[in-house]
Amino acid sequence: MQIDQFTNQLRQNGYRLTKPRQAVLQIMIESERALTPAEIYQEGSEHFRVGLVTIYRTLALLEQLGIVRQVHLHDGEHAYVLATPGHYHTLICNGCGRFVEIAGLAEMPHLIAEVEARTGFKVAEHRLELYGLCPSCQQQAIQRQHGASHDTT
Amino acid sequence: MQIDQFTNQLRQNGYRLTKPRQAVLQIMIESERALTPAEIYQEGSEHFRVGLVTIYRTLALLEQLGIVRQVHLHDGEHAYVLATPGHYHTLICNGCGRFVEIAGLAEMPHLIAEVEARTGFKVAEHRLELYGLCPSCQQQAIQRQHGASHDTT
DNA sequence: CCAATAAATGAAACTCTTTTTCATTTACGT
DNA sequence: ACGTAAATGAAAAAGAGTTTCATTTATTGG
Repeated sequence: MQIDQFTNQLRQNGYRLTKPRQAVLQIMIESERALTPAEIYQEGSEHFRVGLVTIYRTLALLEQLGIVRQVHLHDGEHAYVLATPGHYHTLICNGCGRFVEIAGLAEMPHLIAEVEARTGFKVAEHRLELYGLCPSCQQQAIQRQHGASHDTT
Repeated sequence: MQIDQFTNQLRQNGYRLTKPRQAVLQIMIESERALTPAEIYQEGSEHFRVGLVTIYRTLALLEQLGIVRQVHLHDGEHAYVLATPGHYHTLICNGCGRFVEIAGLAEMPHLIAEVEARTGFKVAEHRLELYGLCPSCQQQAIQRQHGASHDTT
């Protein structure tokens, strides 16, 4: 994943290329997971001085430019992922928070067509979020069952 | 929609049948829309003295009993709807905010099976939210195009 | 390279939703 | 009706996100 394409996009839209913006982009690019503003703030703070407000503002800007996408976590908190154009299907691991963008769900257009036919709605946009356990967290769940049957926490 | 089936469910699970609980149930039953705790609080306050905390606690209890379901609004706020067992698909009108619960999406199990096969995830739960315009708001949008072409707001 | 300046930042204060604490009230079996 | 545990309401606190404003910084032109 190239940071240059995103920094160019900023410049072309008349925005300045600042240290916080570069840092947020870099962190998002390197992340395997959806990150909350607080997590990005923590990560960024380890390398240079930055305010949480700036993280929020930067994420809002990047979302507006279509570079990142907001996802809703269970408690209503927001997290952000790099936007994969056209893919609004997210698979989120309840164990470790890792996410996968799912491409090419062939059934989706049929499903939407059926809903439109049945309800008369005109569907403009959809969000599909699937929650479950990733392969590695499934393993850990099994191991925990065996080794810690006395632990009732 | 009968309130008795829900009050019975409370009693059968060892919970007391209090005025706030009855009121929240009644408000949920009568509502055409997803309601936020604040909205339920406001509605309830018009009829008797109740604390917002109690609304939160009652909704948490009703959700745990499977009587209501939490939906995430765009700004991260939570709203609640009466649970339609097994239906976690919501169709929301961008125009008027009305929602429809969609039953029997036959494609969904296939879709989930495909995702599991492709990713190795075990999907426990899903949320499908479709956004668009309901028939009546589509009409209004068309009328606005005709009658107000000079209005650039 | 340096100065001017408009954009961007950080700190603090604030708003709003949700949770916790705890003393008071209420539902319900006896 | 009484006693008791459950439930409630008020207040305070916790947490996410936003607003304000003085300071800093990226960029443009000399």
